[in-house]
Amino acid sequence: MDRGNTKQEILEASLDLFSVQGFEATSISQIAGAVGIRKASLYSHFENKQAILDALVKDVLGQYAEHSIFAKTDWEKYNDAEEKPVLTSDAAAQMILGQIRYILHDPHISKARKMLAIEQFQNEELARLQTKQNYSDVMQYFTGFVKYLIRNGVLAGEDPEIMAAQLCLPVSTWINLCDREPDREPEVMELVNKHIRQFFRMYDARRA
Amino acid sequence: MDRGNTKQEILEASLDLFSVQGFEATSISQIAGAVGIRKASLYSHFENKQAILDALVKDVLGQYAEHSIFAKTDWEKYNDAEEKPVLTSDAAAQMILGQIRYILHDPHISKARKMLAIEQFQNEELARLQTKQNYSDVMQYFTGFVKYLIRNGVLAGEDPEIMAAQLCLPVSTWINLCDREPDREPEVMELVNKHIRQFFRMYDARRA
DNA sequence: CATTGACTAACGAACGATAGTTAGTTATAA
DNA sequence: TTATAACTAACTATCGTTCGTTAGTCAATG
Repeated sequence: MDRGNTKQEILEASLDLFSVQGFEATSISQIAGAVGIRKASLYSHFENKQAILDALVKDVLGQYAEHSIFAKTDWEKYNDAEEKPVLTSDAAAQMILGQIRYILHDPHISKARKMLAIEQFQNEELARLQTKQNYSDVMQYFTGFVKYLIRNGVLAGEDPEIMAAQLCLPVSTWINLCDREPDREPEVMELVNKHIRQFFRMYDARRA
Repeated sequence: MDRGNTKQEILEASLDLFSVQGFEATSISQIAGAVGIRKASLYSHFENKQAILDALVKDVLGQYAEHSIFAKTDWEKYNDAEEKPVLTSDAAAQMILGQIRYILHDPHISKARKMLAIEQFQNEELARLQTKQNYSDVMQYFTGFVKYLIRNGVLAGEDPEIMAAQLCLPVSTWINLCDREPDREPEVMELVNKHIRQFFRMYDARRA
C-alpha cells in the first residue's frame, strides 16, 4: 500500500496549488486529490495542514539555496582566474538573460516565488524570506558582480551597491511582470537587453 | 436601525482584512465583526462575498485613478510654462521621495497595493490591474518625466523608456520592500536618494 | 397632528456544504 | 510479525448563504 515517495508528491502538489490560490484557499481534499489519495491519508505524512506549508518553506526554499545562481556564485573566485568571463556588455546581457530564463521557467523556483508573493504578508518569517530571495540575495550577487567589473576596469563608479540596484532591480520588476503575464516575456526580454546595454554604456570605464 | 454608511464601512473593513489575509482567508463573520454587525446583515448591502471584492476592485481602485499622481500628472503641460519645476537632481529626488512617502502611507493606496499583491494570480483581471498600477502607469508617468527633462536640456539619452525604467523600477522594488518591512523605510529612503542623484549624474546632459 | 403603510437595514436561527482532523481498520512490504 | 501507509467513516467547527422577523425612517394620507 506504500506508494514510495508520497510525501514528496504532497509537497509538490501543495506548491502547485499554493502558488496559484494561496495556502488558506487550498483545501486538504484538493491536495489529496492532486496526489491521488484520500485526504485522511495526508495525516500519515504531515501532522496537519500548517506542517505542509512549514515543510515547503524549509524544504523547497532550502532547495533554492542550493541551486540558485544568486546564492552560490562568488565573483571573488574570478579574481585570480586566467580566463575571466563576462567582461563585456554583450556577455553580461547574455548571462543575465540566461539567468532570467532559468529562474523564470524552473518550476520549483517560479512556483516558490509566486507562493511567497501571495503569502508575504502572512507573518514576519515569510516577509523576511520574500525579501531575502527577491531582494537581498539578488542584490548581494549583483553588488559582487559590479565590484568584479570595476576591479577589471570594465565599469567605473563610486557606489557599487547603487549600481547593482540600478542593474538588477528593474529586472526583478520585469520578472514579477512575467510571472503574472507570461505572454509578455518576449517584450520584457527585449527591454532587459536594451537596459543592460544602456547600463554598461553609462557606467563604461572609458567614459569617466 | 440604519447606521448610515454601513456599506462604506464594510468596504473599508474588507480592504483592511483582504490586504493582510487575502480574500479567501477572510470570512464574512470577520468582516461583519470588524464593522460591528451580524454576518447576515452584510447581505443587506452585498449580494454575496464575491460582490464585496468586485466593489473594492471597482471602487477603491477607481478612487486610485482619481487621486494617484501617476494617473493624473501630465508633463506636457510644463512645456510652455514660465516656471518649470523639477529641473535638478535635487528637486527630482525631493519630488520622488515625497511621492514615495505619499503612496507608502496613504491608507487606501497601500492597502490596495498589498491586496493586489496577494490576489494577483487569482484571475487575469487582477493580474492586469496589478500590472497597470504597479508598472504601466508608473512607467508612463516617468517616461513622460524623462522626456520632459531631455526637452529641457537637463538629461541626455536615446531611449527615454529605458531611462524611465532605470529610474523608477528600482523604486518599485523598494516600495514593495517597505510594504513587507516598514521598519526598513529610513534605510530604503537613503538608497532612493543616492539612486536618484546617481541617475541624474550618469545621464547629465553636460556629460554627453 | 396623528396614523398608516412601504421601505430599509438590522437581527436570530437555521441551512447544506465543506473545512481540518481523528479513530479505527485493512492491506502491503520488510 | 510488525510497522507503515493507505483506507472508510465520522467528528466538530465554520463556511457562505437564506429565511422570516423586528425595528426604525419617511412620505403620504386622513
